[in-house]
Amino acid sequence: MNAKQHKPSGKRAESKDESRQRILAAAADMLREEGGGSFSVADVMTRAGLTHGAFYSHFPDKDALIEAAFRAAFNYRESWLAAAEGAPAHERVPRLLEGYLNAKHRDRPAAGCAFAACAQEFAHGTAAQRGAFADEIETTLSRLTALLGGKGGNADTAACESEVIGLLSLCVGAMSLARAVEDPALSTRILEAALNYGRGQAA
Amino acid sequence: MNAKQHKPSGKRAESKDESRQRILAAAADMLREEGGGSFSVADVMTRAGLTHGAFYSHFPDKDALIEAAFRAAFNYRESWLAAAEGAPAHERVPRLLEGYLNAKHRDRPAAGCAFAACAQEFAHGTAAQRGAFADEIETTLSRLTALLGGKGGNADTAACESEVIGLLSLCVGAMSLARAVEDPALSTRILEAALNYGRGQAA
DNA sequence: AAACTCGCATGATAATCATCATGCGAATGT
DNA sequence: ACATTCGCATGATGATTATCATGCGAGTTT
Repeated sequence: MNAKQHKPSGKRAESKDESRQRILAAAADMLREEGGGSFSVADVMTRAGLTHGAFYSHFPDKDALIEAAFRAAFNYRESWLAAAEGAPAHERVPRLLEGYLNAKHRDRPAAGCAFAACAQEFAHGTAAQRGAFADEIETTLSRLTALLGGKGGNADTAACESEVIGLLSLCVGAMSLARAVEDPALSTRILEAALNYGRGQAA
Repeated sequence: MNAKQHKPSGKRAESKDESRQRILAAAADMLREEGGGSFSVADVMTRAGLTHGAFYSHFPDKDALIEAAFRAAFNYRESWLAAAEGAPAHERVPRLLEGYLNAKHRDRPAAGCAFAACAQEFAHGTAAQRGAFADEIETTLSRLTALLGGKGGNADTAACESEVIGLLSLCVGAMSLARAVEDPALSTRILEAALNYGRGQAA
């Protein structure tokens, strides 16, 4: 307890926090666009309007940035769910499928689902990253469950879990395949067929 | 047409071909285990029992290796399909789901499905890599179609396409999520729920 | 306004790699 | 046997990049 710790306050703290947000936003975009292995710390900093040296006063290392950026990359989920909330119960699954399995989502990964962009990379990630992934999955499943079957019937629980997890898996898988394929026609076929498949799986 | 091109033959060619196969096998394993961005050319060569310098007499560059290794990584598909072929028609979908969505497959990616291991990385890959991905998808879809609905009814075609693509998407998505998640219990829940979901989607 | 903080830029450092250049030695052809 | 070819090893080279060290200048405190 030698020196008093001056907490940053006023314009300086505000500015640092804004910088951090810009770094996170840039990283969240790049993570989904290119994958965490492909961008450099310097790239992210440049995109955030700073230089590379400032990075380590915001994050301990690149792995931590990737984790934080992943957690910050769920703006898509919010709008996805919101669009379905407005619909009557039986319309919600189709709404979710359509909101996910479309060409716009496929073509703008930086604004899209972080699961579909990061799952395979996070499989080899740090424990913290994998923990973040699990956290976000849990959150997403809870939200979907509340949206689709949330009344809480006991016997329903298992069926609802299957539906919710199946729906998410289907979406993530189809999007991953659609993005990996060179042929645009095949890519579209994948999205449309998965959409159909998901519709057939009515609760 | 100045110098006559001596085609390699005899023990030497045989040996080079064996080397190439070892390189491919090593790369196919590492590609699925770690992802193409994570291993180095030297790593692959060492695993193949050679040194890094020999690499460029086998492949023009690392991207070409990744493409070739991906194409060589479909041994899993063969046994997966074979296990379902032996079953009566109505048992085949469950057989496929069980053969894919299980813990053994999750835990040994090097022996598993290349789509689930590579899709997201190939989304940012070279055109040749993405072409290879599309080729393998087409092949897989054909095989699945033949296995599940192959009689060729006209009206069936669309329904069968949905089923086949939906099945593959569901499998790939669930496996990707199950591998990315740190919590083993959640991982198992994902596999089992997706299995259930897929079973519910009877043709 | 002098003293002090702290965010950020500039400039190393060191490691990792993909890729290339060179040379040996075994297998091949004459 | 001799000359040749070719697979492979050894040893650069240059680029990229994560991370650290230092210093300045704007904001903050007294």
